[in-house]
Amino acid sequence: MTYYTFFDSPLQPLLLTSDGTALTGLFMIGHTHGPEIGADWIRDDKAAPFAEARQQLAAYFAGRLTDFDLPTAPTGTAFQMRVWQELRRIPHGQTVSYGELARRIGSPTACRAVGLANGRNPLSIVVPCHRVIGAGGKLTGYAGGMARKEALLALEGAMQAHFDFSHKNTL
Amino acid sequence: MTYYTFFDSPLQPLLLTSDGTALTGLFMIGHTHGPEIGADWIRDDKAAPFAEARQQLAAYFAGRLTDFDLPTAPTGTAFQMRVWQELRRIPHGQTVSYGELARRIGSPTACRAVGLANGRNPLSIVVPCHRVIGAGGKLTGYAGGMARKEALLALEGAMQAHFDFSHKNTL
DNA sequence: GTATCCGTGGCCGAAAACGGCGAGACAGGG
DNA sequence: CCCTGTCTCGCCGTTTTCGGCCACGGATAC
Repeated sequence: MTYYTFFDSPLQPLLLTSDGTALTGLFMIGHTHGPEIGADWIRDDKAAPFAEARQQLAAYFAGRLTDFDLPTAPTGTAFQMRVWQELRRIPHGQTVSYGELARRIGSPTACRAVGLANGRNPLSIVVPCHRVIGAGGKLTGYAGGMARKEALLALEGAMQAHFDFSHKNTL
Repeated sequence: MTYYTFFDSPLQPLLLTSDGTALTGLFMIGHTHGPEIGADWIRDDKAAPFAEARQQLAAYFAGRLTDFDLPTAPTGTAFQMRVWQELRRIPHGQTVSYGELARRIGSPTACRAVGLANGRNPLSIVVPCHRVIGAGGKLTGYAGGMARKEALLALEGAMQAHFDFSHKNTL
């Protein structure tokens, strides 16, 4: 059974889904490849682990939390799981290129496939796919929209570094 | 988790699989589309419902049992489930044509698809796919081999009828 | 620098191939 | 004539194959 609720964030409402125990999805308004709310889904603002998720999300947006600690249960292909698992090892405030991530999971030439898997990440923010950017420093894309990716990186203080870097290069 | 065991039958050993509660598979040696014994499978001769299955199979081969009564849990597509369910309604000792079965499930022109679904039946003997024969009376095929299909029908006394019919025609 | 052009790997949807059929048409053999 | 055996063709769910799609990155050309 799938339960869902909404969380009001600075990036507009977020859709959270759960299997009753662990978080299975976190999507934004207009999320590419986002799910349709199924007829058999149940709206339940109090299902586990929504309370915990709310608390941590609030702390995250307030800049007081850098690492999520939630029961999660994303589903995907073996390759996608490898990518998503590696994503969680990127620290708050840091960025990595698609190619580098591909290398880290042992498929050095699969940078493009990594981008694809990144786009299918069902747990936005919690699994920080927004911390992956092009090798040239461009943000390149985000399922929740480029503006939100930029906002998240700014919140984490990663954009600052990027801007500094750009300036240094253009000077 | 998948548990499995073997049962020594007159048709050579049978492979039985279970999910710990219900019977999920019953395959023969050389079964087309039969499963490989997975590395994560557990050999457990005493898992449920193997004891019950053994008893009923023994009685069946001894001619003392005509209807199986076991917890079963086959998995397949919606269409396959419809076919397999209908198969169980064919009485011991009787035969039906593929086309007739197609008609019974409400897809009168899907006789060929029925044959396909028949071949994928994971519960040989218990779900009596061997009772389906060609409209012309030919046995046409069996995942466990034609010889075994013939043997099963003979055991049930269905072959006798077929032979009688043939003789009448040739006399 | 910046613009273009490929090689790349996994995923997905479309299309084609594949059977455990059956009815009809036809050719032979009693 | 009656019956059989063969052949052809339409049938339909499933499986497999194939071609395109991309949140890339390096090489090349200005």
